[in-house]
Amino acid sequence: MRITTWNINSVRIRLDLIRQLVKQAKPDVLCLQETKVPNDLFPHQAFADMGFAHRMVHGMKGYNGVAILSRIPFSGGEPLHRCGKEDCRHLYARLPGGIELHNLYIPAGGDIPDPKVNEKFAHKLQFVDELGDWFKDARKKKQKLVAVGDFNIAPLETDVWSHKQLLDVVSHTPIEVEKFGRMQASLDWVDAVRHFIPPEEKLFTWWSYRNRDWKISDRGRRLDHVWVTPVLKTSLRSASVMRDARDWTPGSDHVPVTVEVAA
DNA sequence: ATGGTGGATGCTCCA
Repeated sequence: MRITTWNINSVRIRLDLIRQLVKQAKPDVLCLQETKVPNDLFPHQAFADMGFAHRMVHGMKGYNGVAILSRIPFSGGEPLHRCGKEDCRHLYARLPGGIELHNLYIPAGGDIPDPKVNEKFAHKLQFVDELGDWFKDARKKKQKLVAVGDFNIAPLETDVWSHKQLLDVVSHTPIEVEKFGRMQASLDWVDAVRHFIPPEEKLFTWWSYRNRDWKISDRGRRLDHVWVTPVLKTSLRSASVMRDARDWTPGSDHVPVTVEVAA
């Protein structure tokens, strides 16, 4: 089973790019974040035409939004709400073989890395805390779980273009990395991408729109992740980051990440 | 230190 995650930054203006992704990566299940569309306006027919007969969407007007599109039948979990908000950031599905797939869009956290003056950063930290607690309380590490999405945190030094220059930049601050680690420890989550691509190697999934030439400056960060619980570790078959997609137009600032799990 | 771009929305917010 091939699972692809992509922060699409508006699903409606990037349907052609999604068709290209589907052609090249051939995902069985596609998880999108930042769909930026309410459920009643989601382009269901386009995804049905691509072969995704099974769809679960959780969106709102203008912001956020997650969707699970699948060739394989699944039974629905429900949208989950965190931090007392209904802001469309967590959706999960139960796939055949007893695998439960979580699609996550963790808050970006604004610009100032201080929860006392920046409530978006406070929200992000609380969200990661809550999510880790929820995994620990509501699920077990012996369950077959996959968690994918835009986590908006780059944990390793090699997950950013300059560790030193990003220590004060939201996404790579020590407090975020620590909370990321605690969330990862909640179920002993395995980083499925680093399972195949060594942690010594620089690896990014996002490049800002604000760099004129993303490829030359290569100031990227690895914000998008795929995790599996320990029972699925031996089922992992491959992982890849579709770096070329950053050049597609009109492109997202994130690129797709695909993991193959024997199932 | 600053501003750079892009999407949705509607005279601005979010990333």
